[in-house]
Amino acid sequence: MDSVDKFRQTLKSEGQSVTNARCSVFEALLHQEPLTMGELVARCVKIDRASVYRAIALFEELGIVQRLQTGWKYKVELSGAFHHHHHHATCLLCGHTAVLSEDTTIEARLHKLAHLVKFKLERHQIELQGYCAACQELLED
Amino acid sequence: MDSVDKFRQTLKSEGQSVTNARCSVFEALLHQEPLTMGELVARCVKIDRASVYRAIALFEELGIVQRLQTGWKYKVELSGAFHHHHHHATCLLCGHTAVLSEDTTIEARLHKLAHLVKFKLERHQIELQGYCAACQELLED
DNA sequence: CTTGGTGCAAATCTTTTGCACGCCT
DNA sequence: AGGCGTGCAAAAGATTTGCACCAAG
Repeated sequence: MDSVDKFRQTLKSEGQSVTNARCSVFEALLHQEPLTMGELVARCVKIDRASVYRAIALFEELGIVQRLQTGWKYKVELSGAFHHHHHHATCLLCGHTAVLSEDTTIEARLHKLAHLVKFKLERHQIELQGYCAACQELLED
Repeated sequence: MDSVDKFRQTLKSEGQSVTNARCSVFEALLHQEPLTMGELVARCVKIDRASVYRAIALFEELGIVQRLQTGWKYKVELSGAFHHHHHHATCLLCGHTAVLSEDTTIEARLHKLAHLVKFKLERHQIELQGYCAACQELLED
C-alpha cells in the first residue's frame, strides 16, 4: 500500500472526508523536507490559505503530520507512519535542515530519563542548531 | 555575584547599554518558568511591546536567553549562565513540565551526530511529550 | 439529500520598522 | 555632547473565523 492509499485510509477510518484540498496538502508534503506554513501554502496553488491551515490542524490531530521547531518558526512534515522517525539539524544562518542518522542509543536514553520523572513517553523531538558546512566557510571570511 | 549583576556585566562587556527597559525584561524572566512573548509583554507593563521584542533579540544574541518549544509556540527563558542547561518533558494532558536530569551521554552523542552532517553544533533542545504520573492514572479510568 | 468542507473576506494576533525624542556613557 | 535605545504608530506577516455555497458519502 503506498503512502497516498494509507493516507486516504487513515482519513476514512477516522470518519473524515477525503477531499481534494486535503489530498493536495498531503501531496505537497510527500517526499519533501519539512516546510513552513508559508512554503506549504505556496505549493498548494489552488487551495485556499485557510484550508491549508485547517488541513494541517486535522492532520496533526490524526497523527499524519508533526510540527517541528526550527529556531523561531515551526515547520511541518509527514510523521511516523508516512515518514521514518528522525531528527534534524537546522543551520542558524541559511536555515537549511539536515536529517540526522538514526541513533538508538539516544532513544533508549530518553526513555530512561522520562521514566525517572515518571513520564510515559509518547513522542519526542530533538532539535540541533548550528552552522552547516557552507555557512561555516562563509563565517571564516 | 547575583544574577542581576551578572546580567549588567554581560551587557557592559558587550558594549551594550544597561537600560531601564532591558532590566525590566530581564527581571520579568527571573525565577520564572519559560514565558511566551505574549506573557512576557504582559509582565513588562511599562515597557513597549517593540522594546520587549528588541530586548529579547539582543539577549538571545548575547546568550542571555534561549527560546524553547513547548507544544506549538515557543517560549523564552534565561539560559546557560543564568539558568542551568536542561531539558523538559511536557504532559500532553495537563501541560505540566518536568525538568529532566542531566545526561552527558546524550549531549556527547548529539555532537557526534551533528558532526556526521558536517554541522558545527551551537545549541540543541530536546522536547519530550507524554503523560505524567497523575495523568496516567486518569487515563486508566 | 444533507452534512461537512471550502473559498473568500475580514478580523485577530504576532512581530517588525521608521521616525522623532530622550536617556546612558 | 553624541549616539544608542525607546515609545509610538503603522506596516507586514501569520493565523483564525463567519458565512454562503459546493461536494463527498
